[in-house]
Amino acid sequence: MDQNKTTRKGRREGKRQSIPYSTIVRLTQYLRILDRLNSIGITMVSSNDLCEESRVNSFLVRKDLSYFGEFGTRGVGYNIAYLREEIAKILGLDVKRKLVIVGAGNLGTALAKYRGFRERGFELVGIFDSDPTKIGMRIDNLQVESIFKFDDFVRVHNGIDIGIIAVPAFSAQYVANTLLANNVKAVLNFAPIPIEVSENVIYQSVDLTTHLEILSFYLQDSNRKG
Amino acid sequence: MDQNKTTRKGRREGKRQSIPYSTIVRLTQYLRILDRLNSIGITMVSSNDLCEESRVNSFLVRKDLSYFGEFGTRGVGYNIAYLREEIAKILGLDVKRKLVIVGAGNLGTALAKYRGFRERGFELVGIFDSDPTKIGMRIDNLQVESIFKFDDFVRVHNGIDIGIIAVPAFSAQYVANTLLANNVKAVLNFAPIPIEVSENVIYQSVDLTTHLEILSFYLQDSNRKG
DNA sequence: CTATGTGAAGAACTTCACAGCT
DNA sequence: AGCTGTGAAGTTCTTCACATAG
Repeated sequence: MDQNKTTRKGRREGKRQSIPYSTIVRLTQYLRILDRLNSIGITMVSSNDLCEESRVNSFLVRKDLSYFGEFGTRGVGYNIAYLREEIAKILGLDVKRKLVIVGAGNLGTALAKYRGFRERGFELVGIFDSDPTKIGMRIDNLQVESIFKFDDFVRVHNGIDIGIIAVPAFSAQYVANTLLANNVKAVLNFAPIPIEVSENVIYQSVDLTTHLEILSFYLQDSNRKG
Repeated sequence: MDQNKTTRKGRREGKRQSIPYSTIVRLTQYLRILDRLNSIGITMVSSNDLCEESRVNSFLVRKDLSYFGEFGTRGVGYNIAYLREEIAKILGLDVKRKLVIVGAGNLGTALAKYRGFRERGFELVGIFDSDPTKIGMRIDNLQVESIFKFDDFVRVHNGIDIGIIAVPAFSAQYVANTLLANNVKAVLNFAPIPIEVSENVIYQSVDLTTHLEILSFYLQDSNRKG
C-alpha cells in the first residue's frame, strides 16, 4: 500500500525512533504466521523461520521487532505464545475496539459476517443503511439501523472507534462526514472513491480498481522480473 | 500496502530505471483525479493541482511521471485527456483483461456487481463456486459456474488474466491452486489467509484484518502525530 | 555453536533546486 | 513569467556484519 498509507505518518519525535509504516504491515503478517504455527502446536520460532513464511529476510524480522523491544532469546529464538501476545500489544489489539459498518448491501453483509475480527478484539456493534427496506434486516445477531439515527446510536454506545464505509461511491462522502461528526476516530473506506477526512482521523482505503490496475501494470511483460 | 507489495519487485535491469511500487499506486490515484476533473469539464491541470487533490507534493507527481516520459508542456501543465490516456497505457489498461471471480457469496457477489472495472478494461467473464445450490444462480448477465469445471471454461475462453479469490479461508489455497494450474497470470486474494503462489504469478491480497490492525496501531495515542 | 539485537553501510525513495521549454 | 523535467541532496528503509547472550 501505499494508497493505504495512513493519513498521518505515524511518526513521533522524542525518545522512540519513528516506525516505518511497512513495519506495522509486516507485524500483522508475523501475527498471522505465529497464529498458524501456534495452532499446529509449534512453540518456538527463529527469525529465519518467520522470514521463510513471509517474504522478507530475517534481518528485517529482527529489525522490525527491535523497534519495540527485545522479545527473543539469543541462541534460541522466539517463544511463539509470548511473541504473539507482544505483537498484539504493540498493535493495540489488547484494547477492545468498537466497530460499525455503514452499508448493508452485499459488501457490508460480507464484512459483517466475517468472524475474523472478533478474535482480534474488534467488536462489531452496529450496521447502518439509508434504505428503509434494509433497516430492520437481521445480519447474524445485529439488526440494520438507520444511518440517520447514527448520532443517537453513538451516544448510547458511548463512542465508536472504527467506522467501515461499504456504500456506493455517491454516498461515501456523506457517510464519512456522518462518522466524523460523531467522533469516530478511524475510517476504513471500501467505496471506490477518494474521501476527504480531517487530519486527525486515521484513514485507510481499500479500492478494488486500484488493486486491479496494479496487477495490470505488472501483467505487462516489460514490468516483470527479468 | 506493503502487504500488497507485488510478489516481484517490479524491478528491471537495463535501460529503464526501476519503478517504485509506490509510484504505480500513485499513478492509479492520479488517474482517478484526472477522471473527476475531466468529468467536470476541466481540460488542463498542473502538477500542483494534482498534488493538492492527492496527498503528495508536486515534485513527486512530476517524478512519478518522469519515469515514463514527458507528458506535460512547460509553462503550461498537463492536458487532462492526454495524460489520462498515457497513464492508462502505462498501467496496461489499454489491453483488455479477462477476469474471473471465484466465490459467489456476499463478497463475490458484491465484487461482481461492481461496475467500475469494466470502464478500466477489465472484463468479468465468469463467476465460480463449489456450492451446488449456488451454481446456476444469475448475477447480472452471468451465471455462477462450477469451480470443478474451471479447466473447461479456461479452454473455451482461451486463457484468463486475473482471478479474484472471494472464498472462505479454508478453501482459498485450493482455489489458488486451481487458478494457477490453469495458467491464470495474476491473483487478487480476498480470503483472510496467506496464500502460496509461484514466483512468476502476480499476486496481491486484501486482508480486512490487516487493515483493521493497522488502524488499531495508529489509534494508540503514542503512535499519533505529535 | 546458535540465533538475537543493533550500529553502520547500502539501497531505495522523496524532496529540492534549478535548468529548460513555452 | 510560469510550470515541467531531472540530477543531486536529503531522508527513510533495508541489508549487512558482528558483538552479545544463552
